[in-house]
Amino acid sequence: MSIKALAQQLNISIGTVSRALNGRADVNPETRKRVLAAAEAMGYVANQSGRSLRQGTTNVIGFTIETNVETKTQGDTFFMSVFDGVQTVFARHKLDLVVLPCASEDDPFDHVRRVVSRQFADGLILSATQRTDPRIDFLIERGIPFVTLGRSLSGGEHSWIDMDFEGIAARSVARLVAGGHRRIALANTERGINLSYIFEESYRAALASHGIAYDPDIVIRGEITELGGYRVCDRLLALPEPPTAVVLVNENLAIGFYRRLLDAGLTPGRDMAIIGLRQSPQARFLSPALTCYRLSLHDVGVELAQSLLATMPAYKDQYPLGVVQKIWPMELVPGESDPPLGAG
Amino acid sequence: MSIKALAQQLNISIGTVSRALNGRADVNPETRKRVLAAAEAMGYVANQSGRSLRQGTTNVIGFTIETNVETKTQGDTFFMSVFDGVQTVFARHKLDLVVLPCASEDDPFDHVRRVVSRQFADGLILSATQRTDPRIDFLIERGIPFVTLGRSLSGGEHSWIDMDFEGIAARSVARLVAGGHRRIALANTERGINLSYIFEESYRAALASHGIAYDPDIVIRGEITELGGYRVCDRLLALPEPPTAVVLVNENLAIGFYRRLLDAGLTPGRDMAIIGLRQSPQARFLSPALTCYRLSLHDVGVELAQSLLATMPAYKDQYPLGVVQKIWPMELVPGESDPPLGAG
DNA sequence: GATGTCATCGTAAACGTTTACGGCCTTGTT
DNA sequence: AACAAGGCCGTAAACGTTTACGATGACATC
Repeated sequence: MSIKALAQQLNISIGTVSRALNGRADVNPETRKRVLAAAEAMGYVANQSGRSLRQGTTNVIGFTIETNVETKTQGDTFFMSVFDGVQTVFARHKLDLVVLPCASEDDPFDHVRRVVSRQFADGLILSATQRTDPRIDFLIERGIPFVTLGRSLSGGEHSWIDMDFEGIAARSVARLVAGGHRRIALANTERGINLSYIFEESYRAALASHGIAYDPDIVIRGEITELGGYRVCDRLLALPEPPTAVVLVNENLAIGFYRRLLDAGLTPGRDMAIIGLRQSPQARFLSPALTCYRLSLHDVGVELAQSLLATMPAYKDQYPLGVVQKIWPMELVPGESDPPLGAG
Repeated sequence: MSIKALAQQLNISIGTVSRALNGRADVNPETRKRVLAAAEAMGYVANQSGRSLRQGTTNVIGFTIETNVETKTQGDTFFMSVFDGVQTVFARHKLDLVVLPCASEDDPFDHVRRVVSRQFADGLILSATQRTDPRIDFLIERGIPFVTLGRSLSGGEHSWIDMDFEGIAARSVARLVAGGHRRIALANTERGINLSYIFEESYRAALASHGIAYDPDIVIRGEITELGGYRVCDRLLALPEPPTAVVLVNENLAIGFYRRLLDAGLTPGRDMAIIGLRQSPQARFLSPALTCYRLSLHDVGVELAQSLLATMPAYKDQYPLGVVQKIWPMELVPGESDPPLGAG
């Protein structure tokens, strides 16, 4: 079903058919109606390769994720919510979102380089942002429009959206200190991912602001999975002087963490105060209820999409946002997992 | 960086350059080496649009998912694991996997139709298969190679891979009956998705084979989320004669189900025997340990990819599998959530 | 030396679009 | 009546590939 067949059917030149379909001004309204009707009837849709080749544009936005389940930064439900928000924006512009999973055996940098050189997409959304991320420098050098989900030291002035990790660290520590806790552990993610540094620095700053000394023994980095949470708790309990409270960089950790406490005959909250990160379906039914923070991932997706469009020449007049660097605010959801020391 | 620029650089015709890059036989080994070196040096990669236009092939495989987090979630790492398996196969053939999320506002059929008409991919993997699924008929009619994750009544002879839901239903019921249970509930997913029918029919057949009457009051369909599990338990407990055991169509249900029991002062396992579906990281730390079934999602992904290649003309000689219709075997992982009636 | 074979390479068409350009016809203006 | 303006449309080039076809030259065979 090429445009040629459609044109022959209508006895019109393919040039006119193309103009009619693309809403150009110099075509008789009558003719346009005929063309649109015939296209609809014959189920004609412009071939994307032909169009891309001619205009150098694909009408596709790529969203990279990493599928390494062991070291994953976020899971299916996190990203699906974000995708959903992203699509509500792109749908209005006839842009298609495609997710580009980077396999666990694959290198994220090579992955992006392949995506770019094959000219898959007009713009890119990057996740799992590293502290120094060669993908960012590469995209800037190539002039590819992009936004990252998560900050980075690389690249200087590019758009990103991130969660308010420093706010969370500060508020969590303050809340625990207010509850009488002085020995507050940190369950962090592995180095590499930038949030690991941000979260830990904010935690240290918060401790310092309350006059509490930093103790590296109770800062533990590992996989942010349920099993990872179990292991973190394991290590903390094995210390000569275990902490009385812990701040988690990810709520999935809480699931294993709770279990490890219970296995030791301890009660989450009473015997160890816990503050998680994001309110999520998985952590929702923990008991005692996990104190954590809420945000709308759908809205994050919307903002990601808009920020990306703001960097694309064809859309920046519709989205005059400039460079967006936004720390997403998160709302405290108090639970019963972090009572004052000695309570209960 | 077009092939023309590369050819000029080398003082060779673009035809020869193309043949050299594509490993054709009729090119001097010496020349080929020069071309490959120059391509590497200049960072040349063939433009995908040009190539697709010429050969009518995209070297892309699409994997459709639905992003409605409210009504259905597989485990939090379900799709990531599958993607990872799929990629290990496609990487060997220089095929790129792209995930095509269908937004919650969008219709899955329209979504597939758009994907096809824009000629995004050479082949498709479908998930969330409906009992009668118009997408399947459409793809067959258009002659697009595809595989589905999940069976369907539509389409007749196409390739699919599915989990062994009838085996699980049968074994779960048998196991519970052996434990003395006679009033066994079913927590099922909503109608539409084919597995809802398969699981329920198998459950009914299993009951019948043990001489147990079917009671529609204890078959509950709803969202397969943590919250959905809570609600299912809520309804079961409100019955005049609650069941003594329940079989879950999805392990996420178990998380809310446990919580509802505990909120009622009941003990999962002792007061209500529970058998979940798949062993997953989220359900791993439930206590008592959830009896469930294990499979390798990575391997499912591998098989999906191979089955798809087997239907694609360009690869079917390398994967002479014919039409694959495979019910994936799952291994019982006994827990403590389904003790014999009256035990404990 | 004529002929055939083979390796290697260049030429040009084709894929399906979009769009700059020019041409025709109608309409309006003087 | 002559001319200008503008609406509408056809023509053809261009995007970056791949590939069928033919050309060239080297070499061997008789």
